[in-house]
Amino acid sequence: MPFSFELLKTDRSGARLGRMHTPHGVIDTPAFMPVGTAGTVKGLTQQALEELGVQILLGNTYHFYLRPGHEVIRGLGGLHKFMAWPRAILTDSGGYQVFSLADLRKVTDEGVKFRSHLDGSEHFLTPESALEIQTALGSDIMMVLDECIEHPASHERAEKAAARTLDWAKRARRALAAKGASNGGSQALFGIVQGGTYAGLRRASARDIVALDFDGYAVGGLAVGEPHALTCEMTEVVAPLLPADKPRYLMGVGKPEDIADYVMRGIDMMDCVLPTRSARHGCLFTSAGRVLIRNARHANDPRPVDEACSCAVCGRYSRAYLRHLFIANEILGAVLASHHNVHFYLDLMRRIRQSIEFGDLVGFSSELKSRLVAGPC
RNA sequence: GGACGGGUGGGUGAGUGGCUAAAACCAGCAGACUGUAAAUCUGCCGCUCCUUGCGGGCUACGGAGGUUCGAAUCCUCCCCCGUCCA
Repeated sequence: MPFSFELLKTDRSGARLGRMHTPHGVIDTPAFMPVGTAGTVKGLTQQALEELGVQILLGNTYHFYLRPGHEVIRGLGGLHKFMAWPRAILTDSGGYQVFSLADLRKVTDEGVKFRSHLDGSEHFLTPESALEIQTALGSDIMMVLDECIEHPASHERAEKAAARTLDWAKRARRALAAKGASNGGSQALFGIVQGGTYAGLRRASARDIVALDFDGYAVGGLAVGEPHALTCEMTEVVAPLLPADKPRYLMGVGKPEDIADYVMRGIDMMDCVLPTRSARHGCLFTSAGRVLIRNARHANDPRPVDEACSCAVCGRYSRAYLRHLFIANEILGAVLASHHNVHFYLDLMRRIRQSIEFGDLVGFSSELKSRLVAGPC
């Protein structure tokens, strides 16, 4: 079954309710994709992810290429089979590593030369090879290689990165066309809009990328340190220029209290390491704000992390026990916290979708924000 | 009884005349985290005062004296602990 997107409803705020179809299942949008960079959402088993209702995971081209190697994964029947994940997978292209591994890479018009963070060896990633790797992995959604830049960045730098991203998108498009039949069209390919925090560049980038006709469109290069208002502003500039009948993916966001803001600007998909990384660091998201579980105030607290939460962790364990696990540096602490946080995000998305359906996302969002910023609990 | 070795801030432990309120690590307290080089990183961690500053005062390296402009560091005595010998 080829990739497709159904737009079910757009509410007054601009929020969209939709459904994405992939060879590995349906994804209700707006959707949150937990990040499983190296073939695992850290701390959670695939079984747990399925039970939590995760419909799509994110994996990373660069990381799989380095380890275990995309040919190894191809040989084992593709990424889904390799990591025993029957549902959908989106693979990021390595564009984010251009940003996060800035000290270990050199960007040229041709591609990105990386020095492996694992063993120092040199590797060259191009739009073509990024696509080839993702083809080998067999992900449901592939991302074109892009140049994600830091914030703040000059207009000149942002312009150059956007131009390069456009050129790379064209090359990726061509490479996919050349593959044509061998791919069978079962893997979708998304283009990525860049342009830093410059509205003009963003608009131009959006038009150029849309002209290449991708299966979906991502807004990249945001949430790299700029204020939330600016992230919103850029999203607001770009989203209306993207075709309504294609999914829109805001890459790398966001904080729980910010997600509805993106949805109201027409975003259908998001991914973020925040729920899992914060969990491992002892920061738990709750309906009343963040809980830093290592804090001494929880030492004798028999209550669950979030009394309003329906997850398995809150149904069973106390704050005191969770704190103990973290203080004692026990792995289970990270596991339970990750479970809770991913549940929190998925539950949040369910509520957001429900609110769109009922037409009261604005009210839901403002109520949510006031609760989440209420302070520590 | 004798011979060595040793007693440092909550713990381990560096420091052998001034740059030492005393390294480092641990523990403790707080914070950060946004397409994951992150089970990571950052700050605080004797008491006290204020004009909160590379600020002032006080207390501190087993105890008591002493030498010195200045001592955790040198000397004397004492008290503990460890190992070995009687």
